[in-house]
Formats: sequence, structure tokens, C-alpha cells
Amino acid sequence: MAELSLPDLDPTSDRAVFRQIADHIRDAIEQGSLAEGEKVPSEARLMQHYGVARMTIRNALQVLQGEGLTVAEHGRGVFVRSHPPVRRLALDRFARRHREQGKAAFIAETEGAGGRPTVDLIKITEEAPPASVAELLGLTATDSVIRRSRRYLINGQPVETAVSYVPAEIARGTRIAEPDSGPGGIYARLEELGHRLDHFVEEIRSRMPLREETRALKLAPGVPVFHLVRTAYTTVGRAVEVCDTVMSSDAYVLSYELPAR
Amino acid sequence: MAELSLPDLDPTSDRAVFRQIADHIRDAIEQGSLAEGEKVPSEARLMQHYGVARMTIRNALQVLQGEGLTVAEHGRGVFVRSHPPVRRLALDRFARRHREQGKAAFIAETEGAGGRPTVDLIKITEEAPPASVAELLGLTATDSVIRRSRRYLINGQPVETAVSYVPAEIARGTRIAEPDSGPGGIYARLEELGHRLDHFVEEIRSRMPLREETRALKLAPGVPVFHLVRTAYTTVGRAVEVCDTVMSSDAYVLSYELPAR
DNA sequence: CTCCTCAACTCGTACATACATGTACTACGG
DNA sequence: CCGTAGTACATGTATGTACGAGTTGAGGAG
Repeated sequence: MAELSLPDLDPTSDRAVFRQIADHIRDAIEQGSLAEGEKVPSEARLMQHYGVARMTIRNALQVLQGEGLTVAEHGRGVFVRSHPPVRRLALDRFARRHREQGKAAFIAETEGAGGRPTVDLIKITEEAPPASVAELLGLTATDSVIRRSRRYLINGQPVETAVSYVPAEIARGTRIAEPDSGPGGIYARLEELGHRLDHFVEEIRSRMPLREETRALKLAPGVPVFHLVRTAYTTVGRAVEVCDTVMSSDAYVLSYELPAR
Repeated sequence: MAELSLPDLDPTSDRAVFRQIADHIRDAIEQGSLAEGEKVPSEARLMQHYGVARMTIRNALQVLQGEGLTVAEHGRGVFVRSHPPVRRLALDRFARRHREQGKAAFIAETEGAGGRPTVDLIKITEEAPPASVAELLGLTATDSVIRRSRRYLINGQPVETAVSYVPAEIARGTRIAEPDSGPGGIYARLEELGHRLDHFVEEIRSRMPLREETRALKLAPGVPVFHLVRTAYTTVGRAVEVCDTVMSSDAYVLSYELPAR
């Protein structure tokens, strides 16, 4: 393998040395001279090449890691981050026809794309809803909800955590309050209970992950998350479920349709 | 002002010292003992409190900055990041009734929320479309497009950059190819030209900003961006515009509606 | 041939030091 | 009264050193 060639420092530049070095490596990545998954020259080699201290090199590498361009692996080296295949979430992903085939949205989609879907860490409790959820569901502080939290994985890799809230008045004693909510998922159960779903409203935020989220989703440093809150409304305009999900942003592309009228 | 009280280090812990320190400060922020905009104790004070070297303190602060929790200001100190008021992008934001009032989507929305909208850095060129855009518009490599790029600001703060592509065949010689596209924006012009808009499809990604984006949007470190690609379709199913926009993710919440059918 | 040990190389953590550069306030001179 | 120089303090950049800890592969023992 040919050795990666990097430019020399520009001593006339005002730009800090570690930034210049970061620029060089970034350019190499963007131009493809450093391909995905490839190893960035070691700190020792970069020190030698540029004739600077190790901290300067580490600062440069830190910049790139913060930009999500590289990941460091202890004892192995620094590598150009490779991006997993993205999942495209289409706007018909909660269409009734999918539920009627007995598949929950996630399972149907993942199998359709040839992946092996699993769900773990399922936890069900009955408790008072957080304020924001209570408001969306039109509940008061004294009402309680069934809270279903779980984690979704594709081929063993965690990609999404989700927490659903359904008014306890609706879900208590039904399969919604059990770990296996049955074919078609909880939306199918809600419809069986007479809550005919009309539409969902999704609110999307993007931010850096909290520490627990980094752990639960095994996120690389420098990867933001989508934070998506979906509320399910019935044909009579009642909110019957709020689903709060956090997704690794480099595993997803979200797709929506807007009316022009 | 009462001095912020931070715990001592746990010498029995396996956790690296700088991580423990980062944890302490993060906890203080999350519990509100350090409010938004408040100053984090200086590096010198933290060194004294914990009895560690400056590099250890700086590593801790770097962790928090990477999480988007703090910002450092040269010569002033490190501050808990304050979040700007968010703009909620609703699903009717491109409704025809807005255009008919002679306002482009951005202007109408911002004024509605009491902000002072401006647009700058308008640049218009005619060129060959990028491959992804050509595909969305159903063009070949030999076709050309009118490219309108601009930046949107609210109260002087940049919040979004956008690049629109319209087939040159449609836009050449019209007001779409001029800096001021007229009342109602380019969507109003497209409809006047007989391209009746039916719906838009938006694809949403989230990622860390590129260097130019950090500059153009004056982004704080640790803030990801939304990358949104919107394609406008007419009632006859033709794609007549692709708009590629990058938004500071902490200035926006996106909202969409999904059918349940 | 297989397994294990060990050396070499990698990044991680932490120390100490020095000077540069930006900010804010004070004190002095006009 | 105003402006400016100075000073204290803040973070930014860079050097050098030391040791810890994970990974890898070569080479020797069995």
C-alpha cells in the first residue's frame, strides 16, 4: 500500500498548526485518498512528518473526531469512519396494510430490506406521564399511562430506542401492557379496541446524544441523534399514543410528503 | 453569587479523572445548579479544586463542549450553552394560501413569530446539476439548471442556507433567475408559469456540519445540522424544483403528518 | 504444528511548563 | 470627563515527558 502523502505546514499561515494538520487529513478523506475504514497514519508517524509535539497531533485528530470523520480505536489506530447502510423511513411506514399483514412497522421494513430485526430490553410499567406527554395525550397529572420501552436492533446492531405511552384507561389489562403486543404491534391492538387510527404527527429534533444514549445505541463519537416524538390520532381526533424515539442519525434518512395546497 | 460546589474525585473509581470531572459539571448543568449562560468555574479554579493539571481540566471541558453543553469564549471563560428559541416548521408551511398573500414561506413564518427576517448572499448561476439533483429532477448530465443559493437570517442571526435547482428550460429568462424572485417566491412564479404544484417530498438527514457550514451558520461547536432536500412535484407528477437546505439543528423543530391508512 | 510469551506499536491519561491572545477592569494622564 | 495604558485573568496553542493499557504479530517452547 502506498504511503499517504500529506502536504507540509504553511509557516506563514495564521491558522493554528493543529488546524492545518486537521485540514490536510480532512482533505485526504474528502478526496478519497483516505477511504472509509482506512487507517489514518499513527500519531507517531504524524509527529515525525510534521515535526510537532504529540499533543498537537492529538488536537488535530480530536477536531476530526468531533466532526464525525474518524474514530480512534485504542491500541489499533485511528480510522476513517465508515457509514452503515441507511434506513430510509418512508411516509407510508405506518400504513394500515402493513399492520393487516401482522407485522409491526419496524419488523416489516427491516425484513423487506434484507436485515435481521430484533427487539430487546422491553420494559413495561404503569406510571404518571411526563408533562410533555400528558399534554399531547390530553391527560392530567393524576392520570396514568402504560409505558412501553424497548430497543430495536438490525443484525445485532442497536439502531433505535423507543418509549411508547398509552393512556392506562385504554391499555390496562390488554395486550398493549404485555411484553409481546401481538401481530401488527400496538397500533393493531388499538384499532381492535375500537380506536381507529387516522393520522400521526411527528416532531423531529436533532442533537448530540446523552451519555445513556451513546451507550444504548453504541454510537461513535461525533454522531448526532434524531429525536422523534410521534403522536397517534384517531378518526375522532383523540390522541391515543405518544412514541418517543431516539435514532442514530447516520443510520436513517427520514422522508415525508407535504401538501402544496 | 454563591460559589458552585462540585464533588471531590473518587480515587477508587476506574473512571478517568477528566471524565469524572466532566460528569460533575454535566450533573451540575442538568440539575440546574449551573444555569444557561452561566459561567463554568475557570480552568485555574478547577485545577485548584481538584488538584490536577490543566490538561486534565481541559480534557474534561472538551468532553462537555463536544456534547454541545458548553461553549468556550476566548479570554472570557466557559459558559453553559443557551439555546435559541426554536422555529417550528409546520406541515402547512408551503400552503398555497401563504403564497397568494405574496409572502415567501420563510418571510411569512418569521414575521408571524415576531422575528425580523432577512435574506443575504443571494447567488444565481446556470450550470450542470449535481448527480443527485439531476436524478430527482429527471434530467441528464447535459441538461442545465438555474441554481439559486441564499442564506436566511432572523434578527441578523443566520439560521439556514438553501440552494434551489430549477431546470433551466423552465426558469431561464424568468424572474426565478433573478435575485429578487418577486412576491410569493419562486413557487409562486412556477405556478404562474403553469406548473401547478401538488406536493413536496422532503428527505431529512442529520449530521455534524462541514467547515463551511459552521462558518456560514455561525454554529457553536457540538451542534449538528439538519440537511433537508425538498423536491417539488406538479399535479402532472413532474419534479420542477429541488431545494437543498442546511439548518442549525438547535434552531428548529420539524413537524410532519403521516397518514395511518 | 500449536500455544504462549513477549516485544513493538497503538492510543489513553496525566503531569509540568511556556508563551500567545483575547477580555475586562482599574488607574492614571490628559 | 474621557480615553488609554496597564494589569489581571481568561482561554488557545505548543513543547516535552512519563506511564497505562489494548492489539498485533513474531518467535520460541512444548
